[in-house]
Amino acid sequence: MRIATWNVNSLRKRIDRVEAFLDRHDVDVLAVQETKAREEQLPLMGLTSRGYEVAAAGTNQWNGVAIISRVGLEQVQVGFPDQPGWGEPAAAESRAIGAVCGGVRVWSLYVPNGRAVGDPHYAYKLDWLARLREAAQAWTDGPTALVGDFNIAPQDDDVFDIDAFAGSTHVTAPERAAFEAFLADGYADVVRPHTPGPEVYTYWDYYRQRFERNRGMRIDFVLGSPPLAARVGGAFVDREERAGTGASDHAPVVVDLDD
DNA sequence: ATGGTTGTTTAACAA
Repeated sequence: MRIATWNVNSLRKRIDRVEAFLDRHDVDVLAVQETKAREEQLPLMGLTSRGYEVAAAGTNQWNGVAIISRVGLEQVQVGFPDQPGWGEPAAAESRAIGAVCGGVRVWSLYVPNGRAVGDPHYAYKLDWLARLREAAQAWTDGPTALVGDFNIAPQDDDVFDIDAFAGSTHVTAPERAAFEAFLADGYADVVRPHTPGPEVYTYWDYYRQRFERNRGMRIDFVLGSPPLAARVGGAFVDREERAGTGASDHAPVVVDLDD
């Protein structure tokens, strides 16, 4: 089974690329982030004609997550208990959706950006991550994949110039500690072993030809519970998807699971 | 160099 995660930066704007990506790599489950669409706005025809089901969450122009699966889409859950806003109307704008696809519990996550250290959104980001961790601790016994845009660069080599990020979000100690907490609980970054070395990024800002100069960040991850990690046979970043006009600012990350 | 680009609810915006 092949699963993937991709911050598409608008599913409506990117639907042709999404369909081409699914075809090109024969993807079974695709978790997408920043769909920027209400559920009724989703372009589904090309997906359903390919045999995919779609479950989506999120209603505003910035967030929004979805799971696109052709191996089943069961036990769909929007958000997780104790998430800020859980049970409130705001939960409809959740940045998390989970489902069981082909026997694997997949969570498509869009971790809050944080905006700036000291901003209320930064505190919200850390709180959100703590709530996710709490919930995710209950999912380690089965095959679980926490995938998506974490908006955290865990290591200095995960940004193009660590000195340029002094005082910025994505690289602060509390954010990195929040990321490491998932690893401490038994989740593994299943992509890094297959994509070694520095300058392996998943995101390049649209500004200033950052992609062409490979000035990027590694902030999109697939974290696997022990039973899932044991099945990973390979992984790659589809860097070419970021090239050319009409690309998202993120590249897809693809992981292969043994049956 | 506080710039630059892209998205959508086109903004005293968010990423």
